[in-house]
Amino acid sequence: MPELNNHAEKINSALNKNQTIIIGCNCKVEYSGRAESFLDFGDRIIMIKADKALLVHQPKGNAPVNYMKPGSFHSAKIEDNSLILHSSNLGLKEFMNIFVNQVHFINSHKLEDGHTITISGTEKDMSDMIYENPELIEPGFKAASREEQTKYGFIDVLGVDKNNTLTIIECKRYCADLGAVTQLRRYVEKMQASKGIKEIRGILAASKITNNAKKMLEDWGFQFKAIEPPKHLEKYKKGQKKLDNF
Amino acid sequence: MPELNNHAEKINSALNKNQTIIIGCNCKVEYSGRAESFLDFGDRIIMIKADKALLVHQPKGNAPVNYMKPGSFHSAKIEDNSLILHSSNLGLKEFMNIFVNQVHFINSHKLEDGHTITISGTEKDMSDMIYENPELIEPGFKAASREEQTKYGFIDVLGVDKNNTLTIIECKRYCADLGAVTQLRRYVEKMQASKGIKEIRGILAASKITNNAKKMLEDWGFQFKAIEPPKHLEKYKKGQKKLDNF
DNA sequence: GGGGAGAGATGCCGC
DNA sequence: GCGGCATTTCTCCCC
Repeated sequence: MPELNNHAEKINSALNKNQTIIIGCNCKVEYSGRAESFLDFGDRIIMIKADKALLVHQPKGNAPVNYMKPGSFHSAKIEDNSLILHSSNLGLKEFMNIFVNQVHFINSHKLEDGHTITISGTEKDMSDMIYENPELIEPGFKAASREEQTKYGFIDVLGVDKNNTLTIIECKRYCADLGAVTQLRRYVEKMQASKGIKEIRGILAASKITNNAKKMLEDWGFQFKAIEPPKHLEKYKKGQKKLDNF
Repeated sequence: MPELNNHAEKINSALNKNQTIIIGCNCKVEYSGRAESFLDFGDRIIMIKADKALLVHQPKGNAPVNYMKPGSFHSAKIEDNSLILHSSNLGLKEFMNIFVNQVHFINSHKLEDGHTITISGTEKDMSDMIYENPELIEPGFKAASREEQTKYGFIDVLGVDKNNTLTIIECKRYCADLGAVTQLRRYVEKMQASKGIKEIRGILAASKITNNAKKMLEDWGFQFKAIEPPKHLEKYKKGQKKLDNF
């Protein structure tokens, strides 16, 4: 089939040129590596990026259904009159075969992109905000120097309350769950052991908290403080055009 | 610019037909929702799926740099002589603007895919294996009925050892970390409280464990058992062609 | 829909 | 590279 050969050549040529490749096709996918998977024939989008990451997307859902990590090796071949994409990552011991039944379209292009994304509203932004405005936690709360954080683990905010009691704050940008409580508990216990202090307060700062987490938190004598993560990029702080012009 | 109008019409038409759309272009992206983000101009792939999920991919990396969840609303317009993709999800209060400088290629196609992926080697496969072969944990270990799991929480495997001591097993398919230990600890404490039994064993079953997690595990009197998750799809169990023919 | 937990999680940063 | 941990996590399952 000259058409199939054409597709294979196009793909291999684009791979050589480090182009990003898009294949709309009907295919089935086999994967073996950290786990094993099988996906029977259906219409999908295959994307191979310049860094040799490979993604297989179904027509629904956010996440790729199958993928190979950046740095994998790919090649297109014709076997038994059908197009096959072999993909392997020897270092990670991962392998993939994509059997292509029908090609809807193929595109490849050299993509140039030197920019990285700027994100605001992360957990880090939350803890920064608390360091700058400690009274957000409660009146009289004082945040300690940032260097203290690393000495006793990845504590988001360390400080003292108005009674000079050592206080550990764990921030969550999302609705705090049981895991967030055990994380806070772990820090408090670690700090109690290393400092030899029994009375250490623990505060979970998040926009919301689940009922079960709230209960466990209170059972352990900790507290919840409702705080929203700040969401303002420098761009917008400087009075430029707002994003919400819809 | 008639060409831009052409692109916009093509995109809006494909959106109406629930096609999956691929746009290779130079663009900048603004997002506002759970967080805020800004990404300056660069070459990217934009994918809009049949379920109205939107992904923006840079030429490197596994994950999309920006995205909108399934069920969002998209429309292409020409504003100030340039192509703009507006995207919004009113329910989730999420908004995105994509400013397209240059279009490298556009493709759209109606994708039909009725299959779901089959995966082997998950944590569930691990706990199933232990239920079927409890001696993998230790001689004399007996797994209780599966129904017991739900009654006292999401316990992977519940059983008794050769001395008839209640034993909780937490499985991890990956290298067990501190979170895995606190999870096991939470289950043991919950079970101790609800059953009024003090002596309950906790075993963490995983392929590996970090040094710190091992230490914390032992500090709490729990144990580690090295177990690999099983990786054999039914397809391969039945003696069919192996995937590792490379 | 909320809550809990896994994921072939991924990715970042720190030691 | 290991380790700890956030993620616009996403996704599934169960109540």
